Amino acid sequence: MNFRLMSIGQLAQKTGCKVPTIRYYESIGLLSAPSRTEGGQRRYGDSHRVNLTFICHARDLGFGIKSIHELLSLHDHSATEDGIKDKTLHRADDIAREHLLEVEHKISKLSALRDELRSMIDACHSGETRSCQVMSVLADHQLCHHRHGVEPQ
Amino acid sequence: MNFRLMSIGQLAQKTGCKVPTIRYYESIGLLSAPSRTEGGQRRYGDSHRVNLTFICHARDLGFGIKSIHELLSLHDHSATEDGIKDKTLHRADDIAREHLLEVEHKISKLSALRDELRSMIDACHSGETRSCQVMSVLADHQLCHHRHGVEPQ
DNA sequence: TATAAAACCTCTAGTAGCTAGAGGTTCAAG
DNA sequence: CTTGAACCTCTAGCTACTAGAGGTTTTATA
Repeated sequence: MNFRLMSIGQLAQKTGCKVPTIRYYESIGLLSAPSRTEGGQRRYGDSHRVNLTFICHARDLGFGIKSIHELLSLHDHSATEDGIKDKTLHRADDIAREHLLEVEHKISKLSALRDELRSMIDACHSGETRSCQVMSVLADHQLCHHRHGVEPQ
Repeated sequence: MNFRLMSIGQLAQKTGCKVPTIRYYESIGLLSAPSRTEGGQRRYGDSHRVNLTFICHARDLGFGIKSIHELLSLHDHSATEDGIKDKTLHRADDIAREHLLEVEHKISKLSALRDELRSMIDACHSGETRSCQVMSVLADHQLCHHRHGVEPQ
């Protein structure tokens, strides 16, 4: 079933990954180099499509290139050696957990930020004083409702 | 009160901004160039401290450099020309609103992601099948519970 | 006043994860 | 056989810094 080889453009279409991005992934060793035509153009088989789909999906879920590297090598090992399948799955699980923690952390930081922005903006339109708080809040950390790092003095 | 000039290290301490970052902000024109000693070292006055505090605070709230550039020029205008204070505040308000939208967008994307990661991880430990879903979900978008861009075909 | 250490200086390159453009070649359809 | 789309490599650019090399200035102490 590997008869039909794909050009890079066709692979891009099938995976939803952009052409320069595919070349980039090859350049950093994330996607293996495909065969070439006599003229030097890339021709991909089905295994490339599967791997690239994996990569794009993981990227879309926010995994970093390093993590994907590791996930891919787990993938390859688990495909070839049955004995270590359990370890593989545990490691994959760990990577996903780490990533989940990062995501949760980002969410909580952004939520605090959102609240702060909202209260800054709300102050522009509430009641008698028509003065906008945005500038003064930014100029003076003391006016903040949340703690977020900047503590001058 | 501008008697005591600060070294870059002292300014860093007072603002919570790192020394190389201060030099970086100067290099991109975000913070104005300070006076120098005969030996060529930077010496900052109080206005620099105020401006840098503003910058650091805005960065910490996630504003981009471009937005801060604009906010700073609004700041300067509003300090010099009273007539345009209203416009200034409106524009500051707009920038904050735009930023709020971005933040809200990021939060909703990350939340979907978090749910997906959680369900992937949960599948590793629930019930009879001890097989971890992490790898197979990544390999096959169809197994996803959420829509997030990658739609192969 | 001499010395030594801490802080400062400039410059270049690196980080993540691509994207854009220049300038040239190959492929596939008609 | 021609044409135009798709391909090729290479370099540079994006955000917002950070790290390091190699050298100079300042400041505190003896």
